[in-house]
Amino acid sequence: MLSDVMEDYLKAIYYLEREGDAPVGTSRIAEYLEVTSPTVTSMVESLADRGFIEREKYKGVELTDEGETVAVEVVRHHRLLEAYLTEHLDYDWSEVHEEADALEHHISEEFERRVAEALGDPEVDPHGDPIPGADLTPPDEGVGTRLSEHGSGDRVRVERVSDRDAEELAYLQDAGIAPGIVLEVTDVAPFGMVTVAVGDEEQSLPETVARSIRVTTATGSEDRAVGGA
Amino acid sequence: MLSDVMEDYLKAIYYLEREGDAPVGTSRIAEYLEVTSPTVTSMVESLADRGFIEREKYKGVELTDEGETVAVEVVRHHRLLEAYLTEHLDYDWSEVHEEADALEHHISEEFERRVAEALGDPEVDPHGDPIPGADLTPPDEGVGTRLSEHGSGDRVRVERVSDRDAEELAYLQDAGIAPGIVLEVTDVAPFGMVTVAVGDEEQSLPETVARSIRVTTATGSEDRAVGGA
DNA sequence: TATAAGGTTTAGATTAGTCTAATCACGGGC
DNA sequence: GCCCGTGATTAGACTAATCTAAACCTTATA
Ligand SMILES: [Mn+2]
Ligand SMILES: [Mn+2]
Ligand SMILES: [Mn+2]
Ligand SMILES: [Mn+2]
Repeated sequence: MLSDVMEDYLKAIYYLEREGDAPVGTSRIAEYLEVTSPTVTSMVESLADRGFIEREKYKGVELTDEGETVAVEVVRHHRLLEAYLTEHLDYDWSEVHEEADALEHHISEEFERRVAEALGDPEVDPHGDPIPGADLTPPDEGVGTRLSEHGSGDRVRVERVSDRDAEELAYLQDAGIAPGIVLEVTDVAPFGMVTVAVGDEEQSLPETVARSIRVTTATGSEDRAVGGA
Repeated sequence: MLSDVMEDYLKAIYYLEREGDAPVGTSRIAEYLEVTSPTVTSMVESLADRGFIEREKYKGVELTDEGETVAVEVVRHHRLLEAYLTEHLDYDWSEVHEEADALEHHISEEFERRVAEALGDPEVDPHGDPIPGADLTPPDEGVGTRLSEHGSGDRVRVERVSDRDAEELAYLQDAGIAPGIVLEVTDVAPFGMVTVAVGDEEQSLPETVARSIRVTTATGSEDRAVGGA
């Protein structure tokens, strides 16, 4: 009914609405999807015609409820697939994103249902991203704060990491940083470089990485380097 | 690299080469893929240009070695997926074909490898279709004979059923007919209607169905209604 | 408030895959 | 050996998704 390209545009707009200000402009979509601006202009025209987005020329776009539902459905597919691949096919969390991107548009509702059942209806995927429920209510994507906003002495629990960059994920894995892990910020250097203590080890993270890690304040009862999938 | 549409054409030609005489004509491909003849003509031109098929105008096409390898790869994906869906996601054998058709073009080599491993490198899929090995050597698709070629009194072992028609598969399942099952032909009526004994039951099968079931002569040691996945 | 810079849209072209309508080729029957 | 029917191809058109180059808004700033 809706092409996978269109689904990708809606998913992109869903992310961008939550990462920056609304409305979402042409060039942000273009950069995110690695296409040119005129391509985006013509695509958002169709999506607006079909009622999936609200569009104001020269301003940008916003998902309608219908468009948001489509996006949430694709996101549910994506994150269920990521969870399934790690849980049942022994994938590493740094490898699942690409595979899920390729499959998310091609699985049936039946497949979605069975995968969810095999996983016991999980609430988050391996990166800590919330998995929308079968009713497609948009999940809360804004849990906690960015690690980059914290200062020395803060003890925080990792809630979410970004799933887009396999290299970054491999590095975090190596550093022992994953959802559930508790760590302490020991230093914040110029340009936002954050040093954290993870168990006995210290790790330095560039600002771009620290910004993509979402954390909550750790309660006293949690130990450092405990938890995580 | 190669579009999924092109992969579907190569897979179709692979099947048709094995179902009828070579070379494979335009209209047979058109009927199989449910497109029009001119569409096929233009597509086979591209495939010939790219070296995947040998084409003689007004005669038909044949896969080159390269084209055959692509087809076998897609067939491997398809049948591994069918096996995985039945074994690990509790699908019924009548439901897996469509799902596999949608996914076969979109899984990575890594995914293929892991699914094969999870299954223990099976030799056949739930319908008895041979699963090509990772080396992509074309498997023997011509095992046994068609049930429709047998006469009263023949005791045969079911090797393969067609996976294309979900309704037919549901019927066969109900009738207790599946790969591994041994049955006896009790009657062949006009127009090819075949009656068989399966365990204690008798089942009548129209010629079209009997032709799509491949069987081997049962050895004495096998019991009726034993075996099958 | 005029203008320049950035971002957006328009214009026009391209490729893949599909269709319908019309024409063409080949082999069987007379 | 000619004709005709069946099947194949050609011709021309369409949609979806993309691009480059050029023109166009909007807004911030001088
Ligand atoms: Mn995608
Ligand atoms: Mn994720
Ligand atoms: Mn297919
Ligand atoms: Mn099969």
